[in-house]
Amino acid sequence: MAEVVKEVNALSPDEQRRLLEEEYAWLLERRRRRAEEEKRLPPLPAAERGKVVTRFAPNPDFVLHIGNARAAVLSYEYARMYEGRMILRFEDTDPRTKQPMPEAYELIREDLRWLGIRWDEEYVQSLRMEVFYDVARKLIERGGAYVDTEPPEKFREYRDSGNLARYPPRLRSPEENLELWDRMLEGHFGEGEAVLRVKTDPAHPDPSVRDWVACRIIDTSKTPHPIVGDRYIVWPTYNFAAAVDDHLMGVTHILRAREHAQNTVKQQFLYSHLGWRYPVVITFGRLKLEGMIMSKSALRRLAEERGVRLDDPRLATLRALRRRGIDPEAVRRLILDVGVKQTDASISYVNLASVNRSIVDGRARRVMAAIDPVPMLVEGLPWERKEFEVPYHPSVDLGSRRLEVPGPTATLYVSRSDARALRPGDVVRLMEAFNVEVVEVRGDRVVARFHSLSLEEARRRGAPIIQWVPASDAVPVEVHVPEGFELRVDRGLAEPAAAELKVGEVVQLVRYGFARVDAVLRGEDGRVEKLVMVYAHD
RNA sequence: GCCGCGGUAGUAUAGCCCGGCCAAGUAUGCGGGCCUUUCAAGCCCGUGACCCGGGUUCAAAUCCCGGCCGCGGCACCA
Repeated sequence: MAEVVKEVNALSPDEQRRLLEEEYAWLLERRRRRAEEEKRLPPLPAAERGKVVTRFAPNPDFVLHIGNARAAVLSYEYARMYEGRMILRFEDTDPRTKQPMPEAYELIREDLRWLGIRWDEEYVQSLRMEVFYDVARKLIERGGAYVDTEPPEKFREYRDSGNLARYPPRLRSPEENLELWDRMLEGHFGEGEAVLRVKTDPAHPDPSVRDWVACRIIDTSKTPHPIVGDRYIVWPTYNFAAAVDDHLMGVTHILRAREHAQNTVKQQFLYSHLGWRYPVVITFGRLKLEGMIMSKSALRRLAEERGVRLDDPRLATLRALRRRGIDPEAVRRLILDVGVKQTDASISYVNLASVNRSIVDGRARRVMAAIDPVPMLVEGLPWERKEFEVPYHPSVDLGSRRLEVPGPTATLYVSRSDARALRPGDVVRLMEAFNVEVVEVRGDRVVARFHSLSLEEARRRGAPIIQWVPASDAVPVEVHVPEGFELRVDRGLAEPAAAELKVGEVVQLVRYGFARVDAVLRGEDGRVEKLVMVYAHD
């Protein structure tokens, strides 16, 4: 075996490829087949082409993070796979404990568009209150719900002692309940004084399922809703609103995270009262980025109390990933790769980086920068002035730029980490340009002498190849590198062509890593004074 | 505590429903090599896993039972 490996390794890549194609085509074929299979999501149960309706139903209390994106991407991909429709529905029926964030509606739309998700219909639940009231009334008429005017402790007492079937409010007639319901709507009750409960199995093994609350009173004069203000005081709970809307909107398949699994059970009671058919539910686990804060409330606290921006690159929000130079396609691929298992998935950033690299590599221009720059004085250059034309990418045609080096002496900059490794007598190649021999290394300064021009010469001597920056027109650059919850800032000088970079572009700083241009700061004369970048990955 | 859902290499995932083709596939990571004006990409080789214990069976990652561990729910939150 080892010999065979040696033999194959001795061949050039072209020869290897040819051999593979000619003699072992079946191997390639098998590999191709597998690669195709892996991209696909498992089929959706009971799905008919053209009839699938999915929904993504976020609470607009914060922007989306990668965990939320899982539900969004899966809902969208399945709808697309079956040529169906996807609905975006804002679930903002709690103006008290989960106060919606007024900007979040639009920020979430932005996040979704960034992910490449297009929805066919959009609803805001706080604008559909009358719809919920109508269904509630119908439910009461059918004897499927009752108004409970007892204090919560009383209810719990009956529920937990197995006497729920004999709970007095539960025994009320639909007529009585309708009357109480109207009183609720009219404002006769204050917060906590009355709720509407759905009748379930009073002996259900899960106590939380027993006669769950469909509507409660929220005093919106104290906590107004950002969209409808204090117009309503009776508010549907999540379970009621979501269940009603899923039916009314014709949702056929619900893709929901595991924390909602119990809710399916609750909602089914409502459906059976109303004679509705419950959609197919697919439950999946949580998706988190290793070592990153994923809890919405914790993120929100950071934003509100510590003034952390919603797109701070240390966060796991979608806009933070975008700012780091992560392509939406990478997020999508990762989510599809993780699939719909019920187990939680904890993805490492390295993994996301790898997917992103494969997307971004072919279109990221290569730019040289000296991080923590150290001047290198080069003497004995056999020219007055010389230009090197350097392509922006080693194998893809992304254009090129010129680098100018004066003579017979010139000052350049190299990275400190490279300078530190230099010893007098070493020959080193300045990438894409020429070779120098180190004369002396003294503290913050390297003196070198022109050695030769050709790459072959550098190869022959096993000279290291390092990136460099001409001293004139070098562009100061600052790279923000998230490290856990810290943010390291690397400072350096980039080659003059970096002044042409546009905000949002992802480039590869040669031998350093991929980074996204976050800001281009200009002086009064329009010259670029500084480039701020955010580090993506190596 | 009660209810529910899970446990395949460091991570993620395929296989489990319909037991044998699985001495377990893939991606990423890690180690080595080739290639290459980048420590990027590409190519080759290697590394590494069926939670534990019983049972059923000619045969179990796959079925059954028990245990352990993890996660979720137990709100007038979503």
